[in-house]
Amino acid sequence: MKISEFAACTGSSKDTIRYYEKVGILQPVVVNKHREYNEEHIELMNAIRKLKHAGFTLQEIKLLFQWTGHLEPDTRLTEEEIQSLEQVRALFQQKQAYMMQREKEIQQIQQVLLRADQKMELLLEKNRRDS
Amino acid sequence: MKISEFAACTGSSKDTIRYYEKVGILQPVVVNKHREYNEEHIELMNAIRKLKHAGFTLQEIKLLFQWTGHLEPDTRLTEEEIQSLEQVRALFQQKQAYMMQREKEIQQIQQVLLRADQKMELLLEKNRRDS
DNA sequence: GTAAAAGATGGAGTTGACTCCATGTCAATT
DNA sequence: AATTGACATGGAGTCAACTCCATCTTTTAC
Repeated sequence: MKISEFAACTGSSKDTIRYYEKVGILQPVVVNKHREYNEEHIELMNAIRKLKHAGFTLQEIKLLFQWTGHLEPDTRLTEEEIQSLEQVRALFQQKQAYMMQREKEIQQIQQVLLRADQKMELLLEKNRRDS
Repeated sequence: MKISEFAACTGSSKDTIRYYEKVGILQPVVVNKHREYNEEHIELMNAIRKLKHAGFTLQEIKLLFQWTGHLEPDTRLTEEEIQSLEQVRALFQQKQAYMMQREKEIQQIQQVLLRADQKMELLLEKNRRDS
């Protein structure tokens, strides 16, 4: 499918899609100077959305895709790549801890919002009754 | 305490603190043209941090604080205020749904990260052994 | 084959959330 | 009283992640 359909079916804008390409996290197939997208790209977009929601930057998403995409388990790495990979691992372990923290926070906030909502509901009820 | 101490003990910068004041979510007591902060302000900063992590914008945080702060349960509301309050409630209900979605996503991503980590670990192991 | 719609490109503009800087004011220390 | 360090203010700058625009090329419908 072409970019307009892809935008419609992923709920993003054409500009965003081209921007993701520029950043390097979404490479379409190019046919006659026109971008083509398929099911896999839709999956990628879903993954990107989730990762963004979880607090990943586009650069971090790029890293993740680079190191987990098409990398065979018996790849021979240079010393530099090993260094880089170790850094990436550390980063993601940090992210894991961060997300666990976040899960807890979300639960706390849901409590707060619930109470706020009850308070507002009560207030509205009263004011509606009085009028 | 003054702004520097407050910054140190909340782990934020003086500029950020002044910025939050400008946005309207953190009002210090002003003594002799100098800002003063106390325990309550620390609590507020913690709440702000959590809300931000959960995806709230500063404007949304402001709304939440406005409607749940110092609002007595028997306040008499104008028609306008009722309108506004209803909108705020709707917003927060949306946010609730959003956060629940996010909780699920975080769990999915943790799976992905775990697998990615295992893959990277294996690769590193192999390359370390081979050298 | 031609006009209109869709797509591509490069670059400027926007938004939210800061961050930095210059200059001026207040406070604490000597 | 004077100096030094902390604080205040207004405005400019930054960064990520878009978003918009003008202009150009390709595709599609007639």
